[in-house]
Parts: sequence; C-alpha cells; structure tokens
Amino acid sequence: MSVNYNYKAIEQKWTKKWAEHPINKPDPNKKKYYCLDMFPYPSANGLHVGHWRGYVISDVWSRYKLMQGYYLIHPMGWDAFGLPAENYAIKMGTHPAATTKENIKNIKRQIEQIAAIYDWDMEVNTTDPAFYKWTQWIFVKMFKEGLAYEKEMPINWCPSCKTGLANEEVVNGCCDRCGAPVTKKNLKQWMLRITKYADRLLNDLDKLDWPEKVKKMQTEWIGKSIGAEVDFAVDGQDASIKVFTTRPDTLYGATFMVLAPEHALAAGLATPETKQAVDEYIYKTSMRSNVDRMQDKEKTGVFTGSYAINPINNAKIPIWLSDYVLADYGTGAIMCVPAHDDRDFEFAKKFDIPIIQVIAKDGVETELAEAYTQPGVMINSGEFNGMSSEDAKKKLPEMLEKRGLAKITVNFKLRDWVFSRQRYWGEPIPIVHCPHCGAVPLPEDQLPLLLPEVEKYQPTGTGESPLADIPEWVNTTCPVCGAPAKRETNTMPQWAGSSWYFLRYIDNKNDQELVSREKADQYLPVDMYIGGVEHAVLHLLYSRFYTKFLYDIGVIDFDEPFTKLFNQGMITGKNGIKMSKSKGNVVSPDDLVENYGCDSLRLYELFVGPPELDSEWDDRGIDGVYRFMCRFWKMALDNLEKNVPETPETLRLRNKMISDITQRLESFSLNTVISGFMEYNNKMVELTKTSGVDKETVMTAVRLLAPFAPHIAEELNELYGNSESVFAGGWPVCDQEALKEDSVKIPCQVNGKTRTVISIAAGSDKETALTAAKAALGAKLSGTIVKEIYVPNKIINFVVK
RNA sequence: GCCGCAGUGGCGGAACUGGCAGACGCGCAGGACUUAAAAUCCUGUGGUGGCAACAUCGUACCGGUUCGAUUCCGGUCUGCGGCACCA
Repeated sequence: MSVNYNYKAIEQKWTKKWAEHPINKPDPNKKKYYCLDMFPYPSANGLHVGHWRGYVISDVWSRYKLMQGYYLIHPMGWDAFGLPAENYAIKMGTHPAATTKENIKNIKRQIEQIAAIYDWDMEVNTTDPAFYKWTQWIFVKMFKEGLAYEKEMPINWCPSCKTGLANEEVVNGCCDRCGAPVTKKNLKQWMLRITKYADRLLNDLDKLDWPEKVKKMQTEWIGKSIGAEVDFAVDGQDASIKVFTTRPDTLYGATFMVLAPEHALAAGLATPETKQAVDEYIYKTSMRSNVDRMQDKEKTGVFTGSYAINPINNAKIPIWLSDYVLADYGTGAIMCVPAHDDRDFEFAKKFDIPIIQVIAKDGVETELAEAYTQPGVMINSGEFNGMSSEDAKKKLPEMLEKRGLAKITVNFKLRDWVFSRQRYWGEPIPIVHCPHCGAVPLPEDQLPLLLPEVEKYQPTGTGESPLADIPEWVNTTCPVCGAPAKRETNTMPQWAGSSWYFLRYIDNKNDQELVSREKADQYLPVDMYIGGVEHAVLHLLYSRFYTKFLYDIGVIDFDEPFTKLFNQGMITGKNGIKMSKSKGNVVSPDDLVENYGCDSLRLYELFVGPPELDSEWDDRGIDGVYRFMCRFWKMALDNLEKNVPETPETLRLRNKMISDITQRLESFSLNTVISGFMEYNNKMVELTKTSGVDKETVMTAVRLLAPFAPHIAEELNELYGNSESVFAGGWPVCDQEALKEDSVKIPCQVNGKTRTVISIAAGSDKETALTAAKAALGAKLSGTIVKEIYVPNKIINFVVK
C-alpha cells in the first residue's frame, strides 16, 4: 500500500481544526512558560526565509514546552513606529499609518503560514494609541522620578535621516540605520538617565542565562572603570583642573597634562604668545567629523602656554590640548605619564616632553623604548619608593584623599540616552512647555497624547520635528497654571515601545494599568527570548533599564525581563551575503510553502545548519527533508497496516530515539534533531521491510516529531486512532532500563590504529575483554605487548614494540 | 591594536566529558522500474595504491602532552564578529 503524502490537504485540515479547538489554553493547574520572539517591524519587503527560521525555532521550543505540560505564552506583535516605516512611506509617497497597516496585513499572512501557535488575542502594536498611551505613561513616570530631563548639548546627528541619535545607534561613526556619517549638532534634547542604573545593569548580568557574547558586549558598553579624580592647580591662575585616572600609582611620573579641545577651560589657558595657535587648534577640531577623528593615527596637539602643579610633588607640568582626549569621558582632562602609557609615550616623543619612569620591573630604572604598562616596584616616587605598584594604586589616592587633593571615583562609558527624535512617526513626548512652570508633564488622565494626522510629515532637517509646523496642535495651555503654552514637538525613538512591549501582551486590553500586577505576577517574566544578536546593546539594554525602573516604582515584581536568551544566526544568500532587496538575493518562504508544504520548510529551516550560527541558504536541500517526510509517512502507514507487536529490538530503538532526540533538543542542537529523525526513520524503514515496527514505537516518533512538523504529526496521530491532539499526549519519557544493551561493539586497536571490532558482553571485565580482543586480532597483534588499555564499553588498545 | 568565534569530502554539516573522523542530507556515478522521461527504489561515493580483502595519508599550518587528539596545551596563517585613543 502506498498513499501519497498530501501535505496540502493535511495542512489545511489542521489549520482549521486548531482554529476551532485551540491546543494551548490557560489552566490554573499548569505552570506558565513564556517564550517570546523579538517582534518584527512591519517592513514592506515582507519576511524572508531568515526571519522564518527565528520563528520556527521559537515555535518548536514553545510546542515542546506545551507537550511538557506548561501553559504556554507565545505572543506576537508589531514594532511599527520608527524610521524604517517612515522612510518607506516617504519613498512611496504614502502616509506611514497607511503603509504600516498594509505591511502588517502582509506579514501577518506570512507568519500564519509558519503555523506557529501564536496567541493572536495577545497581539500588540506599538502605534496603537491604546498601547502608546503606556509608553507615554512610563515617560511621565520617569520625568516625575527625575530620570527624564532636558539638556542642550552636542549630540549625534544623522544628516540623512535628519534626526538626533543615541550613542547606541552610532556604529563606527555612522548611522546604524542608513550608514551615513554622523555629525554633531547642538540641540536641546530629552534625555533618559540610564546611567543611574549603570551599576545594576552591569551587576545583574551575572544572574542571566544569556550568551556570554551578549553579556560581554553589554559589559564593555557600560564600561565601568575605577580610579581617582585628582585636582591640579593652574600655575599663576585661580583655577584648578580635575583629571580622571585609573593609574594613580603613576602620579609622580606625570610630566604634562592634556585637555580635550572642547574642555571649558581650554581657550582660557592660552597665553598671548599661544593664543592664535590654541584658537586655531580648537576651531580645527570642532570642524572635523567623528569618522575623521577616529581614523587619525598620528597624534596632534598644541601647548597652551600654561602650567599645572602636580599636587604630590609640586612639579610644574605643561598643559597641552589634544583631540585624543575625549571631552565627554571622565573630566575631559588627563594627567600624562609617558613612561607608563602608550598614548602618552607617543605624544611625549613627538613633542619632546620629558619621560620619568616611576615603576620598574625589579625596582631598577632602565632605558624605555616603549611605555612600561606592567605592574612593578615604585621608583622616583618619594615616600612610595620600594612599594609594589599594586599597593601604591590603593595607598596613593587614599593619602591624597585625606589631604583633600583627590577623590576615589568610578567612571562609566555608558552615556545617558538621547531620547528625542526630530521625526513624525513616533510617540509624541507628553510634555507641555509653559513660560511660567517650565516643562510640565501631561496629567496621566490626558494620555494618550495622540499623534496628529498631518499632510506633511517629512523631516525638516532644521532640528525641529514636523509636528512643530502644526500650530493648532502645538499651541495649548499649561496643565498646571492654564496659561498659553506649547507642546513638546519631538517624538520618541523607535526603541521606546520595544523596551516594554513584552509586559503588555499578557494584559493587552487593560485600559486602567500598563499591566495588572496580578497578571504580571502570574505570567512574567519572559522565560525564553529568541532573536538576533544585533540588538545586544540597543533593545536588550534598554529593556533591562525599563524593567528595572518599572520594578522600582512597583509596577512589576522582577527586575530582569528575559531570564534566558537565545541568539539565532542569520540566514544569508550565497557566499554569506546578507539577504537584501538591492542585492536581489532574497528568498521568500511563500513559494517554498506552496511547493513543499509548511512542515517540510520548517524542518529545512532547522536542518540547514546550527541555529546559533549564520547559514547560507540553498534551495536544493529542501528536497532532502521533503523526501524524508514522504518516507516517514509511508513507513507509518505501512506499520499501521502491519500492526506487529513490540520486540526487544523496537523497544530499545524507541527508547534510544526518545533519549537522543530529547537530549539534542534540550541542548538546542536543532539541526541534529532533524538528522536524528532521518536516522531513526531509516532504521524503521529497514525494519518495515522485514519484521515491521510496532505501533507504539511509530507513535513515539510521531510525538517527537510533533513540535517540528505539527501537521503531519496530528494527521498520523489521528490515523493511529487517537481522538485527542498529539500535543495533549505529552512528551515521551525514556525508560532508562530499556536502553541497556546486552552486548557492545568495541574497536580493538594496535598502537592506536583500529584493526578489528569485537562484540562482547556489556561491562565485561578487563581480562575477558582482552582475551577476546587477542583472539580476534590474531596475527595482527605481533611483537611484544608493552601496555594494554581497556576502557569498558569504549575501546581496547595494545601498545606493541 | 585588543577581545571573542570559526577553519573537517565537490557542498551544507556530524562526532556528548580525548576513544572506529566524515553521521544525516545535497550533489554526483551506476543499476532497477519505464517505449521514454520524471518520480521512486537499490548500490557506490575523502585522497592515493590494489581485482580484492587490505594498506597508507587525511580534520587550516608547525610543534607539544597522551596508549590514543577534530577535541587539551603553545605558536603561526586565514575568515567572520565585537571594541577601538575610555586615560
């Protein structure tokens, strides 16, 4: 008998059945499991096979958890605000709201083809006023807690997107979105005080089950360093300059000081003789772009003409300006110890500044060809001579601190988050600027503040949002004093909604609260988060910050949003080239679903390579999994007809299969799960030709396959006479007893080379095994045996001379 | 420059704590079925030598530890990713 595997009919049938009888329902007796995908922004290009893979991975994991008896939370939504949606709408000459709606429709259709068990009742959309009401609410709360504040300062500006950017959005000096070089622009901005959470964001990484890579990226991004701030008086002026250093132990070796050209005191330090050169250098630096400055290898600088006094020994050291000192890190000024810092050494050599060694390997001063950056013994350091530099690192600042000359401090690379965008398609910032009361947040009962419908929403490029052009919207009254006032016209960045959306799914219709505390306690946090690594220091950092804030104000009772994180690799085109419309190498899942079926594509998405690595897509490989599906189908039907009893062989096969597949699935080795199915199917196909396979063993294979290929599994489950869904049947459990083998095959080696394989009783003692091996090897074992190695159930090796 | 990850047949990849390298699949070759083709099924498939059983080399490269190394250690090369004057 051979009935063809009609995937179309089967898949249609079960799509309908699942819609009528959901297989995942809330149940107070079940533990929850929250498996989350990074929600997509509804791009007009639709999904390609790479997006598909992420959703397949999370669906497989979800269905596995479902079969293990959890109540599953597996929602999906739309990250629909932001530049990509707006840029696309501008290009097409349409309104972002209209195109967004259109794109969501298309992508939702594509996502439904995956047959993932998303709970669409939980759907959220960041552009829905009922959703962004709460995005605004969080902002108001932050404002009231002093975490949102306004500041005028030079910020990263993308001239192409015509908007300010956060530090996290600048990659190698270019806009993360469009690749244009980023410039600086002085703008009054809304900022979020994420730096207040720097220590917690750093320390709490320890409790997360995340890839080390992502933790490391966040650690480096937060960039904590412990050191000291030391005051240097300016010689002959009533001023002092604070420097930050992580090497206070080298203080005696400071021979000059360098200020960032942007430093507030920079221009004032110039003498009549140096004024022209100093002004010129400051001006030149201000004109250079970040990219320029970063590519600079050769050090430049100018002497101000002024001197600073080293507080430890009253040495007079020259003050220079140089752009290798960053204005926005530390204090914007450094003390320079050329003997023990590579950059200072290079600078001192170039400008012929003295070099004083204060740490030496064995306490003996040597000629330095380069900076000595290792620890050692203090020299030329007054009372500290002879001390180890490690000790001096602690003692020296302590002594200075006592005298009021220094302060032990901590510095972070993390900067506060530039939170305003000069664009239309984002959440309006719910603030009113009143001439009497200043910046006033909208009362919570006036939220959401709706984004007005406008004709002209193109960015202006002037540093003002297009909303500034709508007087009837801008002009309002102050919520506090009632005087005429103006609305804030900037909008929030793309990341605002995505920083907390995962909290909203479980209570998405609540118009009283962001999320009810009861539901939050019951269903949160996220147990497994699946998505690409590209958000390591953006979305994943911002979400942690928001979660900690909402924890602090009592909205939720946990302070880390994502317990476990899995980063899936990218699917690329040929030669590892990223799929993109412009490269013309985008593979759409639509045709593949049509021609091979959803189940086959699901399997192939996983079979193509290890889920955590990038994989090149090759259409041809899908034939292989399709053939497997047909063979599996036929094998199952043949054995249904045969209806043979279980044998010791099939019993062991069944349990080995359960053990193997479960182990591989648990370790997220999904590509080898699929090859495992193929291996076991090949064995069952062979058995089918002879004694046959009992129904329980075939059904076990069907259950194991269910999370991967849900349609065919449901159909076979039904054909095998089960009236309940295969997902209600539970995950098969391995009987360890049945795994035990009576005999094992052991390779016999001579000098490490396998010469034959013997079959002996499992767990044989050494003598029995070696005797059997010697007999089997016969003449192949010649010479004097020097050593005999026997690893039970593994290997036998004779070393001969 | 610093820090990660990776390098295995024609290709994608497998090998759990060191124990038969190349599972599984693609592709290719030969065969069966067919008037023929497609589909399907069977057989073979790392290199070299041999009719063969078998031998020998082989996991980027050089060296080390070990009875035994794709796996551990040291060094080199290549590719990818992150950070990049952070004082």
